[in-house]
Amino acid sequence: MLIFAGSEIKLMNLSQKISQAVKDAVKNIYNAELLEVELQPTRKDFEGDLTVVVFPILRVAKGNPVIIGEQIGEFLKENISEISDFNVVKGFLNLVISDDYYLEFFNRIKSIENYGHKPATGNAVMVEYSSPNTNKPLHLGHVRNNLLGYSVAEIIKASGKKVYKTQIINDRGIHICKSMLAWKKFGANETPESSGLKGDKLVGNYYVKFDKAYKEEQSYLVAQGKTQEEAEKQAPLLLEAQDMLRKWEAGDDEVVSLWKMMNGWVYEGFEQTYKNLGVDFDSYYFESNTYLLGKDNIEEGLKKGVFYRKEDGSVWCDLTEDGLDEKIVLRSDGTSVYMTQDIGTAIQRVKDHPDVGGMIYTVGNEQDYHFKVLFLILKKLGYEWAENLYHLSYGMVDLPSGKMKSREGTVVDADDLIEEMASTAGNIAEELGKLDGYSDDEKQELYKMIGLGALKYYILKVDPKKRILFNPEESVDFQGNTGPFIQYTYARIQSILRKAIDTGVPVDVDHKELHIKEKELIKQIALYPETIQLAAENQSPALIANYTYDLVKEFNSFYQQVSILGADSDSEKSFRVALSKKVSDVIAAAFGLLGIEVPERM
RNA sequence: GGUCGCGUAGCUCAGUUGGAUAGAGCAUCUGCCUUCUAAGCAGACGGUCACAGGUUCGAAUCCUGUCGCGAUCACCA
Repeated sequence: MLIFAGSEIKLMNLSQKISQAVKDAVKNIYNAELLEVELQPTRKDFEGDLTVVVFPILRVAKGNPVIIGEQIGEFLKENISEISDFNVVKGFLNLVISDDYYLEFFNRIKSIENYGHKPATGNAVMVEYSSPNTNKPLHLGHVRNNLLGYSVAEIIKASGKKVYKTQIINDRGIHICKSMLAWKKFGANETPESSGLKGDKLVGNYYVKFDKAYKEEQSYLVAQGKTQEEAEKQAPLLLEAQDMLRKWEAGDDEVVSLWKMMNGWVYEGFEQTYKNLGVDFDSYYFESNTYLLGKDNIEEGLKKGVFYRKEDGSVWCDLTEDGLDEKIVLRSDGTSVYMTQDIGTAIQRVKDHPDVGGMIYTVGNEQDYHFKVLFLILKKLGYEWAENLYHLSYGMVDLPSGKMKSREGTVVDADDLIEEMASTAGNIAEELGKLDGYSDDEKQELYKMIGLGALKYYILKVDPKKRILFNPEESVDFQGNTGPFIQYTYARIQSILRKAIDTGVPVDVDHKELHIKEKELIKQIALYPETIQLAAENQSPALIANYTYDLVKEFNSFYQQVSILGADSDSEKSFRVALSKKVSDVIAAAFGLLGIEVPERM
């Protein structure tokens, strides 16, 4: 059974209480009506916890901001018991909140297990991510996609919504025919078993082989006097691949069974990578099943007048009134395009999951326009849930050499990357040598946890919409604002908690006064629930990452300044252990939202 | 060319609805392990928030323009 916190409500209550009191003060002292109160956390360099900005008040109460601040401060101190003191700097009224308030808050939330996480209410949200092609292995770009999608799904879940994770696998089309053809021609029946290669890697190799042979054919044709463009279109290998695609669409037994076999290899490989990455899905949609969907919806839209048919038979949607162009939704030969399929798939998904009230598509920002159009069309078709469609648009991951190109072999392979991170983590750990008593297996598992933590944090701490420059040479840091730093702090706290249990710590001893660092920690803990809501609204794991980093920095500073187990009194010791425990709980929960595990030791 | 996004310290990034002296990490330098894990802490150095105007008591944040980088503008996906 889950118990949930009312912390943000309580804090909000205080904020609201103060806001109301400021309005009352303005009314009492200046006989003026103040509509909005500007309340913000006090900056670190000043004394206080909450700050009322006086400037906006000058609009209704003319006068010197410092004097007005003083007067309002007096009023607040007298009328609100939680305010123990105040000071005015320029136009800023800094309020000091009493230790009692924070202690009471902490006592209330300290044993709440899912503190900050809310139970699901209302409609469900479907989050689509990953969505790979089946002709090549996953690379760093997919890694960002997977980490983002998974994390955003977890964050939304924690914010109080049911979530379905899904993907659409692009398992049909010319790209996979290219790999199939190359395997048929040059493969000599090579299989994952015979070669020892991961299935997706094996298929990817043939995609590269196809491209190589195709380029050779082009050069030959150009030497024969063709233009490059002609050569690209007329190369026998391409014609053969296109022929294969036609056969696939016609249901040709041989082609279909080859397709099934090779895709099967790829899925096994993908599953392994997903498992390594620690991501999962509730459902899978396959393009081979959905690519014909959508045509009926087009017919429907034609009747409604959302679409119109041109003389050649092609069907379009006129979006010029919305500032966009005309968009084709059905070819003149009646076949569907990408857009048709996406319309159909969206509708199908809601049919399959009737409680879904909105969807999030985790797709790179190169498809911004596509999704703008898709969402608009679905709205025009009149679906209620179309109001709640979001494109989680993220920036590309570039290398110092520029874009990653799988055909040119300039990609950073996902599996290799994970392995490298783990081995780097291992090297560092060996050097530090703190793992006495761990078996080799335990060590390997830990290295992987740390390596992945470094990688995931590195990618997720950046605002999704920004592009990432990834330098494989410099690798990813393990110090400072990093995943391992946060994991390390968690492990440190666990060590303290183990010792606390061994030595015995008094529980529930009344504690009265707060060290400044303790207060700062409680304030940071109090921010967790609203941070989740903010991250969910903005679909940004970066907000969770930054929050956790701030919490951890605060804790390490506390750890350095005061002794926890060596505290002077029982009440201090008990309180500090409980506080440390809560910090580590929040670290673990927050990292859980990022898909990062935390270690007992490191 | 049209549209969209981005531009903050040498590098990688934060910066809530406009609010105080723009913050972290890395790198460089200085201190701190006989006391709970030094993957740590404390500090120094480092900025014309791309540029120019405008709105405002107040702008990195909002508006306009310029420059730079990227994406996109297919009967491809």
